[in-house]
Amino acid sequence: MTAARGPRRRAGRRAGRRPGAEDTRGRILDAARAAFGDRGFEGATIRDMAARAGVDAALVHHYFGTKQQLFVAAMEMPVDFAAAMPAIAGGPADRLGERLAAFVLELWDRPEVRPLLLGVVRSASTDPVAAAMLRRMLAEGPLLILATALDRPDAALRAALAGSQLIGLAMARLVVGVEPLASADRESLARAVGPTIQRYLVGDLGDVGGLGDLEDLGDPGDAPDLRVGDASRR
Amino acid sequence: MTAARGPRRRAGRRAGRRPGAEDTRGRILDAARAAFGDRGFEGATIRDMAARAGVDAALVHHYFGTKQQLFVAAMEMPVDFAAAMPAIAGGPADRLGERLAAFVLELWDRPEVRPLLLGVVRSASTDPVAAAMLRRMLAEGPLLILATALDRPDAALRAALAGSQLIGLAMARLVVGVEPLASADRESLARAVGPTIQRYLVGDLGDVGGLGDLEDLGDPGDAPDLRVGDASRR
DNA sequence: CGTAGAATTCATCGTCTGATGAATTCCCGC
DNA sequence: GCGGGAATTCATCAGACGATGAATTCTACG
Repeated sequence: MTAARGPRRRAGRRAGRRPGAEDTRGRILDAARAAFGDRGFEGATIRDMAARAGVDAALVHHYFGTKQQLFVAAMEMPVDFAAAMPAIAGGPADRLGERLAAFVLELWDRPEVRPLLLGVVRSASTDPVAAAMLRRMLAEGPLLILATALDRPDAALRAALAGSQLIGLAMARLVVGVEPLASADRESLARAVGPTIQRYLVGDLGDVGGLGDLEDLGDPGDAPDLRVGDASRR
Repeated sequence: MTAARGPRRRAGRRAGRRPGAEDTRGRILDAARAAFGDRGFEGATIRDMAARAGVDAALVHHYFGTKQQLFVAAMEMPVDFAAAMPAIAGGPADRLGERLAAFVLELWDRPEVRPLLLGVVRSASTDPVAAAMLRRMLAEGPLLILATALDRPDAALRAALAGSQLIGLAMARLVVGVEPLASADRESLARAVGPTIQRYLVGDLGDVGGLGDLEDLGDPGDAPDLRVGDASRR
């Protein structure tokens, strides 16, 4: 009962490759998303993710290298915005903001999206890589595409303003849990927030002096051939 | 060169009380604010704050106890909102939102306020105590007072909505650094965001079905004697 | 002068963290 | 049936981190 077994061995599952094929890599990714979503980049620990996935911590590194690389891998957005664009851009033009808000709110409630959103937002406060992700989501993502397609001046500013309202909503509703926003239903919220997005995207922003100098982001001809409401391409 | 000096001694400044009176406590608080503002609650380290204040790490604990207590002590807001309220509430009623936005934006630029804001916002993503602070700032702070004083239904919802836009602005402009918001001047931003706040506070929120059930927060008679635009009391 | 108490530092402790390298076991192609 | 490569775990390392308790020095009060 003492020792002296040929190979070294201790407790729990013994070393070596496990039988069967149980998509361990995917389970680790899911665990990582959950952990990053719960505690942010710094707060989440690799040991905890490994435990959630029922796996040794070293395996996490084996698959994904460093923690930062794992974060990038885990936070890759599985959302095809281009596919949703027509449904948003179509319909009465004066309620575009409301449709966008409703779309985003529904997106956030999807179980495969929420951890990603929470992970990125929670981490963006302290981790530069996550901050860059969030910045890109706002400054180059679907909001800018939409704002650009609407063909009004100051597209970048409009996208950023709309984005700021959406980040704020995510923070208040999902991260910090401000009532009554946290327990409000999506439809009511979309009606309340919609006009804000609407105005940011197509409305009057006041005398935009000193703001409008958008230094031609990207060359013209970059995305301008996007026809909003047309799903037939791509 | 070995040892055997009477009292133990090593390097740097020797132990014992320092002469003179140089408000060490205050320097530690400032260092803590800077550190929390830069890296959030989890990211900031007591050793770093001590170094910034030119002081041993144990002294920080001596003065403030645990890290969490230090955080609470450091993030205490030195802003008298009640004093600023009349200037915001006074003036043309249809630009109340813009004045509030301008006030807040100016507040955030004050060197004694910015680290506090950044500290709370950065930490709220992961630390429950900080989250509670932020929640209270939004759900019980000046926004609610103002919304309540305006005497429209759904005051709590209105305050929370306005708060969400302001958090989002802080995140985008100060934390994540989304352009062109980050380098925009305050006046233009206030003009762009003002109407949003305005509508949230006094405008039409759409058919607020299922949202308006604000369960009488606080008893009536709590703050209702606040006369907006009247600075003469208190 | 002398002493109590406050301010300050020193020296650790225990714990957790990300990361690495070697060992072990399974699967698949030959 | 055997051998190489992939999957998995074990055992550690080195570096932080928060916290604590004792030692030292200064100030203030008697």
